[in-house]
Amino acid sequence: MSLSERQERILEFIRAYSEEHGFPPTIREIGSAVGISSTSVVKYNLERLEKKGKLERREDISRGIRLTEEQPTGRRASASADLRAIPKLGRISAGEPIPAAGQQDSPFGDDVLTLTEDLVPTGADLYALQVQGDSMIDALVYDGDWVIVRYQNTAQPRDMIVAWIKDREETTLKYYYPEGDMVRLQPANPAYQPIPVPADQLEIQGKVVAVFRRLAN
Amino acid sequence: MSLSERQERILEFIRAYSEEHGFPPTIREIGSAVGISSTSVVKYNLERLEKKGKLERREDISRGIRLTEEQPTGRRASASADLRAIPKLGRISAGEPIPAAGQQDSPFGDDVLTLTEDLVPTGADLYALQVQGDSMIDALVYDGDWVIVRYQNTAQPRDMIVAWIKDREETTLKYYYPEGDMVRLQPANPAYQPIPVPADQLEIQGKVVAVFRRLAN
DNA sequence: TATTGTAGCGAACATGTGTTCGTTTGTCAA
DNA sequence: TTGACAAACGAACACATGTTCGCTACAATA
Repeated sequence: MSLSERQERILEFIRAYSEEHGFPPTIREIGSAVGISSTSVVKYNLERLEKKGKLERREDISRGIRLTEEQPTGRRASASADLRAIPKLGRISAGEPIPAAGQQDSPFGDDVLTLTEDLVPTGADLYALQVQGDSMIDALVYDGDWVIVRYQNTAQPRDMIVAWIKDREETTLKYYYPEGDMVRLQPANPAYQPIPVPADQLEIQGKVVAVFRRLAN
Repeated sequence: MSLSERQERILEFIRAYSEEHGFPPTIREIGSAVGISSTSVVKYNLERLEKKGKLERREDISRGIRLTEEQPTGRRASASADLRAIPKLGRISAGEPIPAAGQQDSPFGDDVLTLTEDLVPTGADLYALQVQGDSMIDALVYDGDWVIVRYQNTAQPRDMIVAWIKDREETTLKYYYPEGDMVRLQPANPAYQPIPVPADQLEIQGKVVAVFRRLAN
């Protein structure tokens, strides 16, 4: 299943040519670059390469060649990783309310946090907030951290949620402990007191699904 | 010098099509996608776009279109974000030594953690380790977290480092406190004792520059 | 020895695809 | 009103480019 020397060169040429021009080469261009006089031989080799999974072709389409994702090159993540652009919606602790789900269609300004799909729940409606203050320090979240939040209106007990307290008009990051018709918002820092809130004064804005922290250099 | 609505759509289509297929569309494909019946009109608009510096064309070459580098679009994290593929080198706590810098050229398996350039120090030689155990819990790092580490052989006091303890043949994540010809490896959890190590028995493997935690769903 | 499969060649063919050209419509300034 | 120009249309046209086909040359097998 290994490649002949010629096939290696073909692959390499396609790669270089695409890089340089922004579009793939024709069969004839490949031929003359690799030293094949007959277009049919190039086609033959392309078919082999396709079978070996090195590239994909679209029949009858000029320059219809696409290289399959290259792992080996390594380190430089191929520009193709599936990305999620997560809008940065500001800071959290004492804050303005967060726009409702969906509302954040076009977060103007390029303020997005981009993560690969595999790092966050798929298909979810996400946003990012930068943490202010240390009230969640025991939950391993500290001032400056970014929390990735999934929009949802409900939560399970012990979830770390973004809560909007209506009468106080503020948003906060806390653990969620429903207790009858009250909800206890529990900080994760013993230095802070739990906040009891009437259930009807609380609006769950989402649940923290990931945390990212950049340390000083 | 602004673009007509049609031209915007043409650009966007070329971008999307190229992304999807790996090669640019033909004039006719552009036409039918944007609602232009005549190939000459597409050509006309492509010429305009070329004059405005939005793309480059190669005459007489099928699909000879290349989009000019896009700055302004910004926000579009999609294909344009600069990515860093950070090799996952395993777990840390009791572990094998970490291969020396550069040695990790081809991290087999697609085990890389991909982050955008702006989230990590630029140009640095990075790797990722998954934390095992809770000895760094006070440093807001817990079991399961991923730490992004920059290769370096030295460290400043109080840095969170990855240390290889020669005589114990193990790797560990600790705070670094040099004290004369000894080094105190300080866990960030009071439940654990600091580890004193002779300076010559310690090899600094890198410094933690970022932390990523994915919470349970 | 006959057979099969891989590689390669070159000519012919059939589309794929960009370009040219004659026209039309509408706006703006002379 | 007339002329210049941007935008658009559609039909030809002409070359760009992938595919097919008949043939060799070899090596491995049956």
